[in-house]
Amino acid sequence: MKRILVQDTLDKIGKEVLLKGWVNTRRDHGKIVFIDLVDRSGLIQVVAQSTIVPELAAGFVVAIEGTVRNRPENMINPKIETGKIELEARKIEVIAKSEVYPFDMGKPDLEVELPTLLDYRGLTLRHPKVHAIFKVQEVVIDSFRRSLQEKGFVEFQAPGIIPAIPEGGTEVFEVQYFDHKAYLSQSPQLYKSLLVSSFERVFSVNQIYRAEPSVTTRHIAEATSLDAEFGFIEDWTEVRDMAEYVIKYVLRSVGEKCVKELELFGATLPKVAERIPTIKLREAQQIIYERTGRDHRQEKDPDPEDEREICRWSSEEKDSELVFISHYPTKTRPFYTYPDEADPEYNQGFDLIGRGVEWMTGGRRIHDYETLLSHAKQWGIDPEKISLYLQGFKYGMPPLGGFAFGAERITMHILGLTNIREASVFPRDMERVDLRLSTQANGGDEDSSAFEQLLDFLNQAAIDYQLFEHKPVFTSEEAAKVRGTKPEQGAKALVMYADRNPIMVVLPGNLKVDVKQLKADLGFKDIKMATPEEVRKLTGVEIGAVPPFGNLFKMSLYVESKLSANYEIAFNAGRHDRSIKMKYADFIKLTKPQIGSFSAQVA
RNA sequence: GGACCCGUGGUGUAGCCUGGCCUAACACGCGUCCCUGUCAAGGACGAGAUCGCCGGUCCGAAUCCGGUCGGGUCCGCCA
Repeated sequence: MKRILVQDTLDKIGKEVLLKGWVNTRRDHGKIVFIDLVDRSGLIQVVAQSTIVPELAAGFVVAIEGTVRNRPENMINPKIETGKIELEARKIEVIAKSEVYPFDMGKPDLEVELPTLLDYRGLTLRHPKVHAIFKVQEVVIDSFRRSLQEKGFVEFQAPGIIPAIPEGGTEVFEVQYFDHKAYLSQSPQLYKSLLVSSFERVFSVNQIYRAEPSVTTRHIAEATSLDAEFGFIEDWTEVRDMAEYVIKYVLRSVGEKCVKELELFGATLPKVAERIPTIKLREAQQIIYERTGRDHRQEKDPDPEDEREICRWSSEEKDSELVFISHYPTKTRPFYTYPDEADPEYNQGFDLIGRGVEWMTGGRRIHDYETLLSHAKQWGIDPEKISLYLQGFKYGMPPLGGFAFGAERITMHILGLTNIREASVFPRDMERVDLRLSTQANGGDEDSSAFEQLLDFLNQAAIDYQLFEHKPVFTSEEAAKVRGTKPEQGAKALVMYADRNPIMVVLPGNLKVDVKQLKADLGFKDIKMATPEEVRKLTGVEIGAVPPFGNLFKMSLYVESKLSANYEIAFNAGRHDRSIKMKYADFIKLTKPQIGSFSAQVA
């Protein structure tokens, strides 16, 4: 039988079907068992006699064959889409088991804190509410595309690596690019403008990177930028109107396609007036002054409280939760922004503010080559560094402008999320790239810390050991000399990659590893020595000073059987100038290594 | 970079201010048993935390103080 989706069971009443999906919850009534089965299309209740139900719990992947039945009148559940029917199971097969979930997934709300939400991203994404966030995001991005395609815009793929920082201010990530420095793109701005000279109207959906050393609820280091740019405009209001068309299109699409998702969050789309109001920055500041007495009339930029206040004003006076602010001081915006003819102190750039924060930024750009060149110089930018960009202008550029939305921000503010990280499937910020960086092994002055870690570990285990201070040593022989031990007593710790996983191999100081034997003995296909850099990264310790405690660095530990010939062993304690001597038996007891035979005489 | 707040079983929280009835509470989850109509199932019983870590004050610390590590919020920054 062919698998069908939960949503397609609705018109299969009385028919035999095969469903596959995850067990969401299981309600056991003794002889009868209810299982809520979910797949990508929805949730359905399965009823089964307990005799045919295998061991099952939330998270299990199952295939269930049975008959779709109408539920008795009094057992209809209006809360779920398939509430009028259920699947009477005939056969339940477990496709994959699941560990017990670390938190409750069966509840309408996922009650976890942000770090837990992100640490278990693979799991939390299964929750309907979390799911809904990314459904909305998909519609945001898709409708952005459609809105522009309808206006004759061409999509292009913006590069992620850029040669130079074209503008000061924003912090960018530097990357090692072969023998040169390059940067991760913080905006496709220059590329999209350049493309106007060949395609007239372009847009892109791409990742942008910002190395701002800040942790806020509305910034992430990697974001999805929705960019558009087009030529042959008469003035900047045409750019604004296009942006207005796009955002209205996007909001309308979300309203139509995400009814359920919005409902889950109790979210409503922002009110938008027939025409989104537009005010100049100075006007906005005047309004704020009159409403609150806060005098920011000379500020170059609205602060977060100003943005919230102007949204309140717009909401109350103009019946619009979205508002454009235009005409920022020319000097505070990038070199390519078009100064206003009437008052060149201010420019034809604008932001779209919604629900108290910036949703979009855009403006008209300078298209005249000579003007652009002189602006670049005034802004302290070397024209050489933006020669590719200038090229488009040198050979004929129509008047142009454009704008950019942040997909995560829009998602966040439509749904009323409090932290933008919730609106990014895999958010990157200063402290996190999938996992908290602080929990990862890292470089730095780890010499002492690996040393201290080791001592802590030994002290906690409450075993006897001797600590030696000595001049720095770098070879097993030297070490044996300064410690007054025999070379074979030295426990030499080598870091290797076995089938790409770091492992630690320990053997007597006078012997070397026989890689062939090691492979054969431990059943690895591929073994190679870690480079000194890799060792430092993995252990925080220089080669030669690595203590034979693989467990401290979360590596599997393999010990050469010949080491057991020593009553006591000695090794460097994470520093070249510190050694530890301890009983072999204690070492084995503490580290519980795998023991094997893989040494060879030093030639 | 600045200010403030938080760290208690697997998860989410109470307790802290006003130290001792804390042998640490509650909800969910988990385990065993009961249950043929539940749908956030229900019932009975049970396991699970030396209260982030280190130090100090005190007869006595989850509770007060200092340090440290981790987390969060607001502000700055965000061309």
